[in-house]
Amino acid sequence: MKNLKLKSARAAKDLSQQALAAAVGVSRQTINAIEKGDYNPTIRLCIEICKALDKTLDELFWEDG
Amino acid sequence: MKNLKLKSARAAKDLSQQALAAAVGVSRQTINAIEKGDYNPTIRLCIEICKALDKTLDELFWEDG
DNA sequence: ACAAAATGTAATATATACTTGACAAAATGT
DNA sequence: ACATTTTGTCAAGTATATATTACATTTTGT
Repeated sequence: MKNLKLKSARAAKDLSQQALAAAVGVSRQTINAIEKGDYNPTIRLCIEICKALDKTLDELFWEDG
Repeated sequence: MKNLKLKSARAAKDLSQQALAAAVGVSRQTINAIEKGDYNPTIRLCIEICKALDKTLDELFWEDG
């Protein structure tokens, strides 16, 4: 399923997928696929994304329900 | 680095690595390697582990510092 | 309307998460 | 002391996260 919390946190920082990708050291397609819900990132990448967006794991990656 | 928070949360539930592995549907060696810090699990596996141990991502997988 | 940037989405390739099977060492129970 | 469970670890295989390149569509700015 889509990760809209991530998409929205990224928008709140006014970062493009490209810019976030560069900030955390992965490709733009990887960020795109994570937002789209296409795959299942590693925890270390999730932590890097959280740091770049000033969020925690629970805020961006915990499932609701 | 070792994940002692995971090891301790597992101990608090009195589960062996084997039992936790079965509860979350991975091999025992995978749990062992995660506790040992040998690799970088996927977020979905982390979430399953958290659910099995009644913890959140921030409690078990967020880095201190 | 146009240009530029941002996003969606393929195909092929590589690194690594995870499996299975196996064995030894350490811990636990009786 | 012994048996059983738990943990550590290795080697070889499979599945998938991520990279790279490329192109089409959508969005944004002027």
